[in-house]
Amino acid sequence: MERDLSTETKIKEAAIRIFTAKGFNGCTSREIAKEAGINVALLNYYFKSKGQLFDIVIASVLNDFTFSLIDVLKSNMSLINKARILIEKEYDFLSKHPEIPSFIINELGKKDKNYFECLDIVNELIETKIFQEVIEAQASGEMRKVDLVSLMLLIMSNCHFPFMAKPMIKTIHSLEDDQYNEHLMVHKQYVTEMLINYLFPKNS
Amino acid sequence: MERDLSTETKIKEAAIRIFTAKGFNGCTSREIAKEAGINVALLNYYFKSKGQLFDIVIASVLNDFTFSLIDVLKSNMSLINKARILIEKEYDFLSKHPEIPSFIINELGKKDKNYFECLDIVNELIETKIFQEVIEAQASGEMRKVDLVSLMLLIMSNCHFPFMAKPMIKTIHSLEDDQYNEHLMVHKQYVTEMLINYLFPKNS
DNA sequence: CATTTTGTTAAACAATCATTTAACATCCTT
DNA sequence: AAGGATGTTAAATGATTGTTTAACAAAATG
Repeated sequence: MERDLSTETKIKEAAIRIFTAKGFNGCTSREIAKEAGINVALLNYYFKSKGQLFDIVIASVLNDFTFSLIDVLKSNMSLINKARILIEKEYDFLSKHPEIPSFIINELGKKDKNYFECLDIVNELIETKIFQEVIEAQASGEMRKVDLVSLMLLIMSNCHFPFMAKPMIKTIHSLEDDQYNEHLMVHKQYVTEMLINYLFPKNS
Repeated sequence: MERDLSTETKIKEAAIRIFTAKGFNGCTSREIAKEAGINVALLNYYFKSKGQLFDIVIASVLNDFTFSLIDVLKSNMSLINKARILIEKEYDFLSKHPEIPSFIINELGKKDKNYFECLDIVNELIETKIFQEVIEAQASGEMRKVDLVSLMLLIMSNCHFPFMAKPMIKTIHSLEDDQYNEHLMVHKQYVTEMLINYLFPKNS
């Protein structure tokens, strides 16, 4: 079932796997080369350095990570349903890529480079007009008046943190992987209800 | 105002600063030695290796990080007030040590060692009888029936994530440090109200 | 005061790191 | 098929890593 990937793609995909799992400082060029099944020198042949390869990986991950959201936000559902589906999709996505939240939070915390700057995503987000929609819903009283930073924090906190905390919670509660994943699915329901009730108090 | 600390303490405090800021792989022994104002060899004289020093640091941080909670939990407030004060104290503590959540989540995710095992905290937590209190409150209908894992996740998600996401949110929204800290104080109020309303529906 | 113990240092050590070099192979073009 | 571009490799390079050694200073001990 192995696709016949070009070397460049093989390296990039290996780099995504290794970097997201171990972080920039947690792995070596040789490790990525080995994962990709190639020589170390090839890594610097296609990408000039470990750092440049990392920049490409983090841009790619940031894109994937926000891409599924755009679809939801530019649909013509009501705001409350957008919120519901957004949380649903976010848990779906993170179930498949559970290491991404930690990766983003960590690596963005260390480097001072603005990885969002040259990303299409920001523009796409603006084009969905979600921000205007929120402001209007808040003006009409349908939605609670919380600023954009807090709105973002509320949703991300309750979606991302449970995946980031997996190793810790598993240790504390002596849980297996499957058990924790079941907890996650239950938790998603709690989070959805809590956030919807809080953000749209009329509908509770 | 510089205290006359013993060399061992100086090294440990330097190690806490460096390790929590950059992680185990993100720094070098020499860097910690320099921060402590001593020679590299002294580091291995007092602590056998970088790894052992790290183990001591992480145990120390885990203790500090849960210690302030114990006080709240063993007080004789009502459960709802315990929740309120817990969130308040957590934001206070994290305002002073904003790098701790990321540090714990990260390093516990990499190592498979169980750092909680040999900690007094777990026993102290049990002694507060908070778990029985929760079960009773859930039985009486005062508190919503969510399992302990989700209860922990709900509180930690909304307290810790906002501090972990600081670099990211600052970048996205082009905020200065002070501005973000103001957001955090507002966010604390949102989080408190949301969690209390959700966990204690009768009181909303 | 002599000597052992403890604290501290500069220097050396071996391993490993990211990156480069130079040689070789494969392919495409004509 | 010849020759140049592209892909790939093993090996070298020099810097940096964690850790150790050996020498020295200070303090404690008798």
